[in-house]
Amino acid sequence: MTGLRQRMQEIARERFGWTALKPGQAEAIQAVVAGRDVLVVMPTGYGKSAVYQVAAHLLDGPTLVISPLIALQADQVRHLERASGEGSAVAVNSSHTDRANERSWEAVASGEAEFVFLAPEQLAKPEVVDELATLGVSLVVVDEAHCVSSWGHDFRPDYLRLGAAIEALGRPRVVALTATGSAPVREEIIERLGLRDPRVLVGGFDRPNIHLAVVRHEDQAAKERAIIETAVEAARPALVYVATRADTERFAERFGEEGLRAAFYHGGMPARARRQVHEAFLADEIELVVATSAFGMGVDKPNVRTIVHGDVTESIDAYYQEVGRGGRDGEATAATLHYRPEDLGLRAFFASGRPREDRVRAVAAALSAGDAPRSGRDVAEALALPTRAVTAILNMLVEADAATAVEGGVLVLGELPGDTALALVDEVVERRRRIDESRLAMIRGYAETTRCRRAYLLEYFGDAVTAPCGNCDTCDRGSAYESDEGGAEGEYRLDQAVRHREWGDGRVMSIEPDRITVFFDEEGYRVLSLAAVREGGLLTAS
DNA sequence: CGCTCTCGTGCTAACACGAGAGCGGTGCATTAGT
Repeated sequence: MTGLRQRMQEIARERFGWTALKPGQAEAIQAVVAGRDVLVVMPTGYGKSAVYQVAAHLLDGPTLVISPLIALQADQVRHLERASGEGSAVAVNSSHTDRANERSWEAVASGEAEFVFLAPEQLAKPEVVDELATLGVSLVVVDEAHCVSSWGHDFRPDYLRLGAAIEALGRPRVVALTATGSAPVREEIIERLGLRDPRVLVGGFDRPNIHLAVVRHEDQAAKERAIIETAVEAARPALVYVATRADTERFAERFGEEGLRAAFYHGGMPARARRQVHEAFLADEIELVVATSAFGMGVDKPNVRTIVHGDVTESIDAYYQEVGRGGRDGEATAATLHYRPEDLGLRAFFASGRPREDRVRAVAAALSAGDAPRSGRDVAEALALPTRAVTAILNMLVEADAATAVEGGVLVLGELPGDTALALVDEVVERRRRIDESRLAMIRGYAETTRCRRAYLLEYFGDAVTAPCGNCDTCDRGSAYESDEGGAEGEYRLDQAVRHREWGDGRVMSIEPDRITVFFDEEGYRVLSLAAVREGGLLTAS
């Protein structure tokens, strides 16, 4: 073991110039080299990438890295080429010509390239999976693994097929990396990727240098004035998150009138303009960016002093990730959420998504016709429907246990009449809707709590918190100290498996003096009054 | 779900008001056409 530790440190030092590996990193690398699957949940900037970069050099065979954004892949390739030499990493995607992509595959085959970066959509192509299978991939890395949970369901359905693709590669060891993730998100990552008894390393959720605050508003105009005031007075560089593209442009213009060097950023802009804003922000040429959630992954800037939210996010997971882009240098930073209960409506709208009835029937009919596995692409082509829509339906049928994902596509188990398929899909949609709604209820709870905000957040992520933090608005006002004593510890504990008479199996997520929060597999987050629980005997340990 | 915009109504006309429609995020890959 000491031999391995030494080799790890040597590689870290010689190739990447790191003087020492941190505790979590070393453990994760050891587990990977020993052949285990690993899930690493650590903040950006902690050095998650070191885990696979060092491990890759200790294993024979190329390393496949699944990465969600082409722009991010380009950054990672550049970074690796600086450490391990030009040509040591390649990315295959639609931003390159066919010829360039062919050359990249040749570089992997010849051993010149150790790392190949792909988006999940690439793995939906059988020829890509075949190519990888012949190359003898020794390690699969899923970067930004929370995307499996947040994007997989209908936005980028190929995320949910990664487990089957990994299986088709002969099941090499897998490392999943993410900077965020409540316990249910972690469980979903493990399940969807098919990780086998993974080593789970979690570290460093608390960001004590970030001051947390929520300002509640009754009307839209007052909220807008407050957003502008907060950002104008705040320390910069600053990030202002809003929900819509139009708002990014509107606010950026207002900040310009206030004399700030401000820019807007959203997914509808041309790639070149996005890159320019991103680079100018990193170089401190722009002091304030107003953005939708598109501005995020790949933004690694140490000195962001202020994060303002003009609208609530869809979940606490998303909120904390955006807040976490501030204060990476450890210096004092402020995060303020401007909250109106009405804003939850927009998020609820974004969450909904039900496939069209005729498409579900068409897909079911196509599947019943044959017994060979069918891929989303095949079925989509045969029915002249969008591949994304078909893949989303297939994923739902798998989730409903009416089908199973295998190499080459999806296999239907037994007969699948249109009515049955429709009912199953409806059930899945309803379950997802309940869970999305409950996630929204948790961010509402954060906005409306009188307890310590940090305690609320950290408990959501599964950390037991003993005292108010002293660096949030409820602590400043004192309300955090009033309600934070006593509690139901002893009766229930965090992460305990419980069973509810009506809602089935769940896990205890937080414990307060008069209530507990449980995440139920079928219902999502539910807050239960302890008095009612005791009186009705609603919960039993399971 | 909630905001904003448009249009019709009322009926002396001008403007005020209500109903209804439309819109809202995240990115991969692929393809048609300059």
